[in-house]
Amino acid sequence: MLSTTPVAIFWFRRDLRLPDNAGLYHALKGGTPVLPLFIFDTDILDKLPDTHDPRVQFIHDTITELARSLQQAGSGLLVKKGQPRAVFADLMQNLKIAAVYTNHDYEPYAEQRDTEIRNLLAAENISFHTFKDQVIFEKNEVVKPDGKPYTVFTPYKKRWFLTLNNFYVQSYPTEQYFKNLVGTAPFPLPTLAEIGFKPTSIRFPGKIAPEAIIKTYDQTRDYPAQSGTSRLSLHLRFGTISIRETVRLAQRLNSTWLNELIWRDFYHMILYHFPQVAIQAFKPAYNHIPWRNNEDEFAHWCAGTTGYPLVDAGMRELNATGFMHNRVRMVVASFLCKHLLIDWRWGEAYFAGKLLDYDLAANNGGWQWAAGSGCDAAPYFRVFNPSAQIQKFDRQKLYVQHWVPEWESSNYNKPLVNHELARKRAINTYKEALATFKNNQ
DNA sequence: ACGAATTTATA
DNA sequence: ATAAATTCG
Repeated sequence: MLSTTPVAIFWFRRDLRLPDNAGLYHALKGGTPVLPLFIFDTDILDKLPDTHDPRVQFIHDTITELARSLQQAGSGLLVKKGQPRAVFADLMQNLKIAAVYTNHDYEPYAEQRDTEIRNLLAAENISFHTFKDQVIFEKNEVVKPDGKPYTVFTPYKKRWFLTLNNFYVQSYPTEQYFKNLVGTAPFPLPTLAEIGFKPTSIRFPGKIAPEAIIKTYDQTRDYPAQSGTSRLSLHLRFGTISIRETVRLAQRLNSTWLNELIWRDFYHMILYHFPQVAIQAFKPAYNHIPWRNNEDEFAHWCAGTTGYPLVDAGMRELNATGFMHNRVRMVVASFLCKHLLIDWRWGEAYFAGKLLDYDLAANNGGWQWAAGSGCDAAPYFRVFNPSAQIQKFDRQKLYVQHWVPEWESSNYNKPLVNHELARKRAINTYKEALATFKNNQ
């Protein structure tokens, strides 16, 4: 039956929800019955080294839930595995596709993938409709008066607020149009094993942030031993919550937290306009830092055995849970780049492999900030002192004690490097590299 | 074109 | 007190 009725496909990617989904809303209003689709993209999955990757399990759990919700609406979720090009080529053979709808994804791989799909569809005169959904403002919606993108956060934020009105944070009421979904019996779902992955014991944070936590976010966010952050990053990453709903919550409850969401918009905008940041320093001079890149020291950093309790606590939290408190992310990142003089891209890649909430735009922005190489980065001579950070943000050592219980005992590692020497080495190395770069210009 | 301003710090 | 380069209006 599906093969003869024209359908419009809605393609889920990092927007794994039915409510307040911009692309889905437009698909449902498009006049053709909508067939929801999810693809386990082997171009992405084949690069994941660990078959226990909890993020694949999260996606699998989530699409199982999506399929159930769609079934309740009399429809279903078509789930495929393969390269998107091949999947669409196959669907075009077997279905009468009138149009394909999806939401924007700004990562370089995604941009390229979507261009290919657009061309593939265009060859058969199938339209490809794409929408902003992941962010409040995208691309050129918030730019300087001369039309160029901002590269500094504060003026960007000012313009962001000037541009904002209620329209941009309103929900898309998809549920009013579920009758426009394709009527179908449920489709079979592949198991996690059939996708090639195994379950993990990691627990995922819920998608409801208690109002009390958001309300006091500005006072508690810096203390890693407290539950002072929203823990919504995973859900923003996969679109299991809507950014518009999140921003409305922030407007109501806490402006500091709203700032963080604007940082998210900012880094997505930066990645869109400057895709080279994914592989290079935003500031060219910083491509010439002579990194030491000592592999043994890197291994200690990864394992959380540097002898610096806060650094080790953070890395152990990451390894055990797929999460790290943001304050500690800054500390471990600064330590890797400055104290150990290891290329920020090594750290970025390690985070990419471990963080449940891994997002290219935000992770890259954070690492380049710590390394000093990014737009609006911390100055290179600002070297976090891991001990002073404990005094400021974990004075009672609750966080450190939890993750590094042996930190006071004689079993604990000697510091991998001396703080004062490493600090001076970092500042001198940066200073010289930047001076050399300047002289060669 | 010049002056003001600049995420999370350290000594 | 300090570091300091760059952006933006």
